[in-house]
Amino acid sequence: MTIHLFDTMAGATRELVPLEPGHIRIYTCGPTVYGPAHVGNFRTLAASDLLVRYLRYRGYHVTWVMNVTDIDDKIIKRAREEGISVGELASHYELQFLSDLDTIGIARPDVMPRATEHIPQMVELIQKLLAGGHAYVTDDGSIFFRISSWPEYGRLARIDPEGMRVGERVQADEYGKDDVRDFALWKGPSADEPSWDTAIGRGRPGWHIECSAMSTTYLGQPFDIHTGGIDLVFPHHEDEIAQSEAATGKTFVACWFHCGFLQMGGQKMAKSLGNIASVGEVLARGVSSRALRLALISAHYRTPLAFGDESLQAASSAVDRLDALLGALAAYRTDRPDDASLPLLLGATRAAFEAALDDDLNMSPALAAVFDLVRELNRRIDARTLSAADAGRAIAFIRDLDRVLAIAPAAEDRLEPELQLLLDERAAARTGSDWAASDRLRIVLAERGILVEDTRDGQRWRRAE
RNA sequence: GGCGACGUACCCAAGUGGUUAAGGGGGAGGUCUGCAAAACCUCUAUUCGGCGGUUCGAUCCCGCCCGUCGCCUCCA
Repeated sequence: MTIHLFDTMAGATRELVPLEPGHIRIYTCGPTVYGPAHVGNFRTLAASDLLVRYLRYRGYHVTWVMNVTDIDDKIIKRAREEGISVGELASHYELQFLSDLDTIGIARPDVMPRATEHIPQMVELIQKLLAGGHAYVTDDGSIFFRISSWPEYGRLARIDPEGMRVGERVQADEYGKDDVRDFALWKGPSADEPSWDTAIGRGRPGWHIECSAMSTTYLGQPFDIHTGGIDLVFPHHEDEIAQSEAATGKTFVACWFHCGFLQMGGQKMAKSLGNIASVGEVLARGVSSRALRLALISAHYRTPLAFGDESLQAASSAVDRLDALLGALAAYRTDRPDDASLPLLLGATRAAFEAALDDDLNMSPALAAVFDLVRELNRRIDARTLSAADAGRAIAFIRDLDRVLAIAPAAEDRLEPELQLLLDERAAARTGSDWAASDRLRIVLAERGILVEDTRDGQRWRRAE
């Protein structure tokens, strides 16, 4: 089987054929670091992470680049409001962003280029556009892309430039445009804004140009997959294509991967609607980070996904179920021969898991395969048909699939010595059928955040989250 | 107005032109168990927004209608 992905440009699901055999290059539109990102933002990043993880699981070498937009109108405005420098504000929220990525189990991209550190690359691209007649300079020193010079404009979003509805607002930096639909490549200098002295004059970059410049700097052109939220299709990605292809004459990206919205209250989660939740807020409500991750990846990435207390609760329960199984397998002790049918079960699970994810990362059936396995393994634990070695094989198998899912608990979790003493004390009490002491110690441990369960394999503990 | 997505049980959410319509959560009953928890078993959509059409047969294909959401403007 080969991996198939939906490509927005083609409007269809296609086989993923690496431009370079065995190597896949991916660029993801990252955060604008002017405030805390919300979990809707992270849904898209989690989908991109899932893509990267699955490709690696499948044996591909993946180079993943995600930009950090550390200069733009919103950052400047916010920094001014808070009375700090643009650099201070941006680095503060960049750190928070990285921390949130770790929390959700999103792998760190291989490269996270900052816009402000790639001004020369952007300038070079803009120079090519000017030379090719695709861009023009206005009186205030701004430079715009001339949409009329690029007949392909609108292909990704399936928009006819002639039919574009023109916005009501006219911003200061848009004065002087030849056509209202043209977009800024470079913004002329303003006294109270950061600016750079460059070969194309003093100023600062527009938004779209950074992604064109930084993606191809690190991944070349064309590269395999460009990911982002569905709302970036237009105009952001359309503009990236226009810039990159007009400047070089080469195809920009082979496959466009767009993630659907996270919805809260039946609507897109968005700052403007106010229906947002940050990672910190979700965790503060007592939801584990692994449950949050599962909630974000539990549906197919292109469909709208309902988010809220109910989805978080469901994800928490599902994670607990997985934890309970792993705990039971780890504690499992019995003296009997290997279960001859276990390899078949694991093989069938892997086949179903991979078939689902090969099909445009179809998570629902992939998770169904995992939870079918959970039930079947619990049955075999109850029936005592596994050998102790089988239990170890099952754990290793689940952890192998978890390279993609990243929802399983940390592998080696050792109890603190003083808590282990309490647990040992309780085991001794139970051997002597001292139920009162047993119950008391269970409560004491619970107060320390350790939930103890008694099984025929002895005591089993897990951390309350 | 233009373009697009979607409407499956109490909630979330897969899926297929005809076999038992996944899985998770929740609920009800049961088994096991010193208790608790976990786990397991049974039940919880004769039905897939509505109306027509194509077909031997449609939830799945086509048309219309209703409803929801999104993009066209910063936006994951």
